[in-house]
Amino acid sequence: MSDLLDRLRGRGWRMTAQRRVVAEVLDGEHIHLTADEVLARATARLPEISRATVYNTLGELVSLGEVVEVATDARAKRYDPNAHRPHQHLLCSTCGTIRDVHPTDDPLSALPTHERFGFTVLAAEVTYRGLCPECAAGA
Amino acid sequence: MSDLLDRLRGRGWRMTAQRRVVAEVLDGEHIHLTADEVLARATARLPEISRATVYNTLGELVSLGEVVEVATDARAKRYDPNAHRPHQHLLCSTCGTIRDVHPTDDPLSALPTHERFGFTVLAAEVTYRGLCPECAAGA
DNA sequence: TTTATTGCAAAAGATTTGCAACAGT
DNA sequence: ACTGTTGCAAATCTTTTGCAATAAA
Repeated sequence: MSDLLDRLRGRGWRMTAQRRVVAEVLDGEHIHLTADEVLARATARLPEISRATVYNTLGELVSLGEVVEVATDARAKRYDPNAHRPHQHLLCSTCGTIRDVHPTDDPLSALPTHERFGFTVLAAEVTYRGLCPECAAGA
Repeated sequence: MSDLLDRLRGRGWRMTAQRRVVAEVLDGEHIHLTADEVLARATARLPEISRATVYNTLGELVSLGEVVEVATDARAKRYDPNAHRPHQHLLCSTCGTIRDVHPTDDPLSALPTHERFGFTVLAAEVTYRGLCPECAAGA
């Protein structure tokens, strides 16, 4: 069930235990982990993995376009393994939970040419902010 | 010409030289500065201002809803003084320039109820990514 | 064997904090 | 005067880097 690993092997990515574990951690749960959370989960499987390697590997997956960096208001970036399927994010302002969503309209089409200031616009990224059911209930 | 300062005074915000200078710096240019850039500009006007005070003040303006924090991929957050007028951002992937834009459709309406996962969705924030004319030209 | 990857530890960058001195109201 | 704000310096958190040891191909 590891699409990501297969794709990486197919691209001739040099495989090591550390890289495999990082890829597995990301691919396993479709949530958006911070580097620190990836390290924690990776360490559970491979105790000798180092923080620097986690950062190296995440950076590489981002360069390869297999993982997307998500900047939120919190200090740490989150890593989204769902780079192959276009989607947007729904973010809870209170607890920071992120869910993937798929809006009906293409946001790119909502930005008229005369508003593009000569930019070559490549992508649009939407973050919906609000309260998840638990936080809204005052959990 | 300082809307922001007037609004703050109107809200009974305790005014100090430091706070005034930070508000003036933000209000003056409608670009999106980092805390460090705000400090530099503030220092030019008031040499004895400290970094901590700039952070304190920015944090307060954010709490008051007068300034919006913008998280980009870069490490440092940027501060957007244009909180009163709804708008979205156009970001250059290469040099980090940000411009305010006003798309034609309300992005909120593009997220159907069945995709909201029970969230109370309060706002939608769109970042258009691309290359500004200079970076596209290979400047 | 060859070359890229790893781990360590230190460095760097951004932001926060504790606390005594200080300045608005 | 009272209370909130400031400056300083140290602390914290996240991420990056240099380099020798190591492991994949």
